[in-house]
Amino acid sequence: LKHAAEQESSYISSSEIGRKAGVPGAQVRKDLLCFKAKGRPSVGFHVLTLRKDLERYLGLEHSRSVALVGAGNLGKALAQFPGFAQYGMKITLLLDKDPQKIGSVIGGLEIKGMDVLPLIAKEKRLKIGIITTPASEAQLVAEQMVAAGIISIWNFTPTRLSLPEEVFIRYEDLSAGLALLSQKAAEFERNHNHE
Amino acid sequence: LKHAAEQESSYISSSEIGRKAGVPGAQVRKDLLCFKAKGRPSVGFHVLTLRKDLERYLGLEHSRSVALVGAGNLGKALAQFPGFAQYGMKITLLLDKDPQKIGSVIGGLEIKGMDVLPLIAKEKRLKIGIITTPASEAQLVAEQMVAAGIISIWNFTPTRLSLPEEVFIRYEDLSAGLALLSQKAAEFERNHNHE
DNA sequence: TAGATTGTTAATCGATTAACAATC
DNA sequence: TAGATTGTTAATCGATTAACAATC
Repeated sequence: LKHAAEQESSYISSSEIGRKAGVPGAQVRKDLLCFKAKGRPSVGFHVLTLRKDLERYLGLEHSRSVALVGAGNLGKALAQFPGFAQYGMKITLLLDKDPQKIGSVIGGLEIKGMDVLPLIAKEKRLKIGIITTPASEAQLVAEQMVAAGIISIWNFTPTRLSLPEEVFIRYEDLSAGLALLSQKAAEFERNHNHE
Repeated sequence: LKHAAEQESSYISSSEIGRKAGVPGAQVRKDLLCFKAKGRPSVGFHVLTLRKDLERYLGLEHSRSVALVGAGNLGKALAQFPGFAQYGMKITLLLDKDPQKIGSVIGGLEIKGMDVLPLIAKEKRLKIGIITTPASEAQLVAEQMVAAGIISIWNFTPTRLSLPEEVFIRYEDLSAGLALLSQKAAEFERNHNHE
């Protein structure tokens, strides 16, 4: 969005944004209302101002440290996901329960044991945690995160977490994705054979 | 769900399932309606039957081959994701545009160029595709997949795809996850400093 | 018969979209 | 003034939840 907008003109309309993002203009305007972005009727939104406001709203002004628990394949891949840098995030704490993994280094970061979570999370004021453990560990890990001051959790496990409601949870259930993909493919084949 | 259910008893109620999955019983019953699962009032659902029906519905009876395009970090990690095996899926085609990557082997699978997609996809009757390319490539890759007979796409890119409506698309937008996580953390800090 | 749980309809909720007066 | 686009309200839609007669 920024990319495209910046070069062309200093103002952009909500429907223009919408077209590029694949949503109707009304939705864009509603979303921008979240942080009270002001547009000028018949002109649009000032691109640079909008971008600044959006960055402030998303908290992208200063870099943010993140704790990741569960240094399996998925955990390792995420640790290297370039999106983090884009959003000013950096995984600074990489934890695992498995004593075999503790001590080894991934992407310049040493895997530590769960016991250091409370200390380091508070010291670095970590607010964001990522869970890539087996499903059975997720609830416990989440509770430990919350106890350590984390208030925003990205859960890659199929486990539904029960946590205080002020904690934000984003579920990223890859298994659900697989199930759906498989179901749609199966459905397609059923329809195809019946004809 | 299966795990817990199988051992205990031969019947299970919708609210029992719901409790374990973290959703109300009514929702479970409604979901089970998708494949016309029959329960017995005052008894519940026959566990083994339910499981069989669910497996058939999800298309888990026989193994399914999958094509993955974009052999970056995320692609590599996904290729090793244990969930695939659980859902009877196997990535059998690993493609990338980058000539540098073509030929190298990941998890016993050779990275091939995009040109082989039509041939192999049709030969193996691939129905499921995964896109882990840069966002700018996604639309093109998706179109090539559809042309090659794929009808179910898992898109890890933030790009909204425009494809024939019979094609199923599941978006797994990790950037959106990051943005949300960051926004919630920023919001929390704003609230905290204002008090 | 009494108790439990289904299958399904109606009510609720939130999110998306349409529409349009206000205004640049 | 005429044309364009906002900000916001109302309509629509789909998904979730509540409720309850039917039934084992």
